[in-house]
Amino acid sequence: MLGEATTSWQAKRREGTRQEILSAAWAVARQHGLAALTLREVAARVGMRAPSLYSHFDSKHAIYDAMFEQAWSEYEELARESDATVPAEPRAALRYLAWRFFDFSVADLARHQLMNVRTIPDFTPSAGSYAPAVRVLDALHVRLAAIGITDGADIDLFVALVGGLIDHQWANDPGGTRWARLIDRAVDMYADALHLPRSDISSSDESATDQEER
Amino acid sequence: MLGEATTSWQAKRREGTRQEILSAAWAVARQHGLAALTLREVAARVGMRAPSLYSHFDSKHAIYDAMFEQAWSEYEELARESDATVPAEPRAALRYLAWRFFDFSVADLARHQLMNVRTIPDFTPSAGSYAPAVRVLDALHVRLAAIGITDGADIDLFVALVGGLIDHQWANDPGGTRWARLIDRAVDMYADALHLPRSDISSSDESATDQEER
DNA sequence: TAGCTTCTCCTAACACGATTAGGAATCGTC
DNA sequence: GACGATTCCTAATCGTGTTAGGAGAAGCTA
Repeated sequence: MLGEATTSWQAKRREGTRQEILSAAWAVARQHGLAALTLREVAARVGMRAPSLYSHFDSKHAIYDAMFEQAWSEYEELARESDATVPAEPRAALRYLAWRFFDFSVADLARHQLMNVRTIPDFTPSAGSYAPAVRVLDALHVRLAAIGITDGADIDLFVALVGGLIDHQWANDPGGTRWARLIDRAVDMYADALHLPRSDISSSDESATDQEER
Repeated sequence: MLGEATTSWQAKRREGTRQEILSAAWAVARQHGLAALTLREVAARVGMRAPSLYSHFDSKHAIYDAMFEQAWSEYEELARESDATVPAEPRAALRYLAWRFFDFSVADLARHQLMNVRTIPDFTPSAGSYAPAVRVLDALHVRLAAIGITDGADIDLFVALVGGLIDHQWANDPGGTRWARLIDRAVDMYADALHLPRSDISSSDESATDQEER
């Protein structure tokens, strides 16, 4: 009955196979599509049969749930890492934030669908899995506040703007750059609307830090 | 072997049950969600068993396909009807177009998902069903051209902007107005970026034609 | 009217999903 | 060395979309 009966290395091993399963699930999702993921295939990739997965996850949705959390944690990590690199100048910062999320979202369809599109019928992330997503959004609030953007409506508009570009990039030109090209313009448009100070010095400063040849 | 063996009233009756099936499908989709639609339930609503639907549709996807076409045709019709009401002044016209599509999309989740979100695994609309959507987009091009917006990138930006607002309205505040409130601002922001002439007369002209109390 | 074809519906059945029940092997711990 | 938990298995259930094959009605042709 006691939960602590398992030794620590047992727990570690258990966690290991859990990760193996998740990793297999990601592979399947990327290959066949997020919604086409089947327990049989995931199980096969880790050398199991489908029912055995239930020793590690309560249900298929629980797997999606864990993937959801992983995806947002992944972005949270990336954001944290690159946080020091965010330019100080407001407009450059906005561009940076927009590009960061855009690139991340556009790099992996399955991940993007899981994070931002309700692709899976009936699936709603649990509160726990939602936590990283909330933290990311909180961090964005802080970032934007540093620029002077604190109004909720302004933030919503920024989010919708970038999100719209991502969705349309995936929907209408997957793998291309048709909507990516619009990001800088979109951000400037937004910055103008918010009367952010213009950086008159030059248009090619640190904003081009980790954006290659677009 | 000849297809014309059926009389015209037979064809009419056949078309009738086809519509009945589609109408039942919409009802199920609206009630249980688009993806949760099952052939058994649709069939039950029209007094049939699931396999009998195959006399009228090749597959479940064919039903989705017909629904997709209906949805876009519906919007096309609405757009055509209200076309005469589109204000002449550029900014008012943009607001009008944005609101028109926003309201339509926000009125019906299942319809919106089918039209604009890839919710159904493996489902891709056929070329035929896509036609109304293409016509709608063409009509938008014409409309925008009348305002002086002809650059493809500009159009893409407008579409992404409005689409982003709709998606976020559904995702984060379904039934609310949190993102709806942003539309006018978003459109103005866009119009400013395109250097559209400002309507200095007053801010409450015909743009409020069929928008009630928002 | 008889015979035929065609159309539309049916019941059975299949394949393949997720999931549950129940058992065998493994492996620490007493 | 026996116990108990853990982790895997096979077998079976249930709900999907879909196919096979047949029954009955209704039209057209003689």
